Amino acid sequence: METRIDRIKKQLHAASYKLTPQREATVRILLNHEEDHLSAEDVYLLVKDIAPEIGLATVYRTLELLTELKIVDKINFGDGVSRYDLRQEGAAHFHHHLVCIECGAVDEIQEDLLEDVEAVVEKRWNFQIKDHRLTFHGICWRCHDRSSQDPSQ
Amino acid sequence: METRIDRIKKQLHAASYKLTPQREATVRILLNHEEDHLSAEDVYLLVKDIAPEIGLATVYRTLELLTELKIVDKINFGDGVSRYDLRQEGAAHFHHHLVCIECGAVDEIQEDLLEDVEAVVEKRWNFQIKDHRLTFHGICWRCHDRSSQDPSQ
DNA sequence: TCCTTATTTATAATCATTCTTAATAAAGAA
DNA sequence: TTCTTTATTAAGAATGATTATAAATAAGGA
Ligand SMILES: [Mn+2]
Ligand SMILES: [Mn+2]
Ligand SMILES: [Zn+2]
Ligand SMILES: [Zn+2]
Repeated sequence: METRIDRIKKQLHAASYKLTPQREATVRILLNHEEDHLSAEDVYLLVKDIAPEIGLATVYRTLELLTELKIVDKINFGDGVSRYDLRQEGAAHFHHHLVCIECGAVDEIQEDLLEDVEAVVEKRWNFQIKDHRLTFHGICWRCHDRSSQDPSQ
Repeated sequence: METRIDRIKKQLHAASYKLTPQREATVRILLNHEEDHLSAEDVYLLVKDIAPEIGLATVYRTLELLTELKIVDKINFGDGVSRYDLRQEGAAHFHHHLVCIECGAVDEIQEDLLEDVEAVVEKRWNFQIKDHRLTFHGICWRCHDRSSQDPSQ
C-alpha cells in the first residue's frame, strides 16, 4: 500500500525536490499532529525528538517548500506566529476554522460551505478565486456548555 | 453636524479614554486612507506629516486601542505585517477582501454574503459567532483584462 | 497649589523569520 | 572510481516588526 509519505515524496520529486531525512522527519511530525495548528517553533521542538541534529532554519525552509507545493497551508490567527496545517488529501479547498475567544481552542470545518458565496463573488466582482481563508471568532460549544452549567453565571 | 471624529471621540470617552492630539492625528490618517490597508509603519510615516513629534510606539498603542474598541480591524494578509482597516460605521460585520495573486491589489467586499453560512455554522457546530475573517485569493478583474488583451499570451 | 493618574517619547529588548557562509550530501560524467 | 556540479543543511548572524521600560509631560481633581 502506498502511504501518505510516499505520495508526498512523489509530489516533491514531481517538482524536482528530494525528500531528505530532515524533510521526511518534518512531514512525519505534521502527519502525527494533523489536528493541531503548529507554529514553526512547535514543529522544530517536536522534530528534534526524532531528528535531534536538525536546525530551525531547515524547518522553516521545509515548511516554506511544503507551502509552495500546497501540501500544507500557512495560516495566521492573529497571534504573532504563522501556523502550518496539512491539507486534506484531494481537498480542492482549504478548510475553515472556528477560533474560540474564551478558551482559545481552534476547531475545523472540513465542509466547503462557500460554493454559493464564491459563485457570487466570481460573477459580481469578476474575480477568479484560487483559494480562500475563512475564520470565525466566537464562543465554542465547550465554553457554551460551561457557562450554562455554571451557577455563578 | 457631528463628524466621524466626534463619534470616535465619544466611543473613546465611553471607555474612559481621551482623544489626545496624537490619537486624533492617527485617526485622521486612517479616515483619509479608508480604501487602503496601512501597516503601523505606513500610518507612522503619514501621521508624521501632520504631527511630526509623534513616536512609533504611540502609533502602535493607538492602533491597538482602536482595535480593542472595534473602531479598526487588524488584518494580516500573510506578508510579515499587520494592517489596520477602519470599520464601516454601524457595520455589524467585518468586510471581506479579494487579494490578487498577480498584482497584489486588495479589493473590498462590503456586502455580508455570509448570513446563510453563519446560520449553518451556529447550528451545526453550536458555535456562537462574534466576528469573521474572509479573504479570497485569486486573479482580479484588472489582471484578467490585461491577460485577455495581451497578444503575447 | 499639590497629588495622582494617564499618556507620550525615546530607546532598549524581544521574538519570529530570513539571510549568509561554510560544510556536507547527492548525482552525473568520465 | 575520481572529478565536478548542484542541492541541501547547520550554525549563527542579521533583519524587521512589535512590545516593554523608564523618564518626562500633560491633565484633572482636591
Ligand atoms: Mn486546520
Ligand atoms: Mn479592507
Ligand atoms: Zn471555548
Ligand atoms: Zn491583479
